[in-house]
Amino acid sequence: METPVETTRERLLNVAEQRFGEGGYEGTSLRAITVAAAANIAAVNYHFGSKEALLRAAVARAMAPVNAERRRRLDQLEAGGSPAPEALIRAFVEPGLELVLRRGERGAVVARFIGRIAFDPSRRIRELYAAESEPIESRYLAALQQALPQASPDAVAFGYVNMLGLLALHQSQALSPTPGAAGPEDPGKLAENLVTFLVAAFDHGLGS
Amino acid sequence: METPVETTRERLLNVAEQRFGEGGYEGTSLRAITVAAAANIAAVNYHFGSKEALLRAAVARAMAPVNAERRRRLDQLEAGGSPAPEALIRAFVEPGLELVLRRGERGAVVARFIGRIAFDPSRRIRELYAAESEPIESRYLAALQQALPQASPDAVAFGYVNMLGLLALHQSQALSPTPGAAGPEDPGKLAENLVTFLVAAFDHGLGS
DNA sequence: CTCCAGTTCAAACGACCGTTTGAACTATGC
DNA sequence: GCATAGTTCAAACGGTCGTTTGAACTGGAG
Repeated sequence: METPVETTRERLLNVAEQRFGEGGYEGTSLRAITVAAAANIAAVNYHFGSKEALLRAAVARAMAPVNAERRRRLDQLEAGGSPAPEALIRAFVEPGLELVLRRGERGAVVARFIGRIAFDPSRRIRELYAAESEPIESRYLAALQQALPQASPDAVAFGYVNMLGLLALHQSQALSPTPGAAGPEDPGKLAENLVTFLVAAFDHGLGS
Repeated sequence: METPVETTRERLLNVAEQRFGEGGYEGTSLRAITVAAAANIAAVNYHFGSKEALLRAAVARAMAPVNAERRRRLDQLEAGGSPAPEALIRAFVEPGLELVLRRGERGAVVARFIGRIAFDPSRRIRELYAAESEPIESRYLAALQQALPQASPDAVAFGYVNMLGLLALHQSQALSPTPGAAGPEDPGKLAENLVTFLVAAFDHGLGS
């Protein structure tokens, strides 16, 4: 194959999702990004317009495949009748952990980036994440409600928020102060543990 | 009572935990804090030494009563034999939500501050939170392990981390993009829902 | 070759950052 | 009264921030 040289724009996006994922939006300067990307500072404003626009582009690029896979699984599940809670939880959690963690080093970077943005201190930035996943959110809520008819809408929403939160938490790797100590070495194990944890909580922990 | 005028030091701590809780550490400037506290910028370095030292003092002051209450409950539980998982979960979650949310406006500010610091993008700042709650962490882990003898140590640690994460998440109010829409109006209700959720996950979701 | 749109570049812009300085104010003990 | 320790103050320090500028380079089209 001919050498697929990364464009400046791609290098900026790659470095941005790595640095933003490590230090957060406010804690990462454009100069740090452009130096690591071997690009000029002005390139950010040329290709994206502003620092926040660069973040927006990085968020969109990182989340697109994850949400596409979620949509695909949800379509498939709904085509086959009424899915069980576990199937829905898998369809949400696994794309966020596996699809992204199985891609080696780069996948882990993307996962951390997504998880970090979802809980950024700034509300405006958190809303970038929320806006990106909003379209399928209502579909998931409706499907979960149907799978858990005994639970109130508030309870279902509570469970969904907890699922989203725990997923982003493990994606961001903000837990385990000693790196590599508390987290399982195998991303697949982590996904399995998290699904089991959430399924139990949904099945028995939403109040009757 | 004679007017309990707040000292400059107290006003700085109060405003700091409010602003740091809203915008995060990097996103909040000392000038914004000192203006809101009606204090001079130099007062921060006079009373605390640096911006990070101010944060450290605010974290210590905010978490002290929460962790003290946790210690007290844990002592009481262990004095009465082998506590059930639910009792341990309550002893951890309720001080973080109720003890702090029942104090009206200021309590909510403290809760958000704690929750935000626990997930700050910067590792050094997250460790301020971790260091503050580390002393009782091992006690909780041991007690949980004893209450759940069928679960592996890794599984117990996994559950503990999830409990800590979900608590901080609800404390920080980072969820529910539409403020006041998704969260229950009654903090007590939230604590009850979260305990139920976690108890179910611990009892049925840690792998046999 | 000329032209030109696309891209990169060094350099500078004003604004804001955390921190420091040294003088001025305050209250208490002598 | 005076001295003194504690506290507050306006002002400035050097540095970094995101952004902008205008010229220089690039490669293909006419």
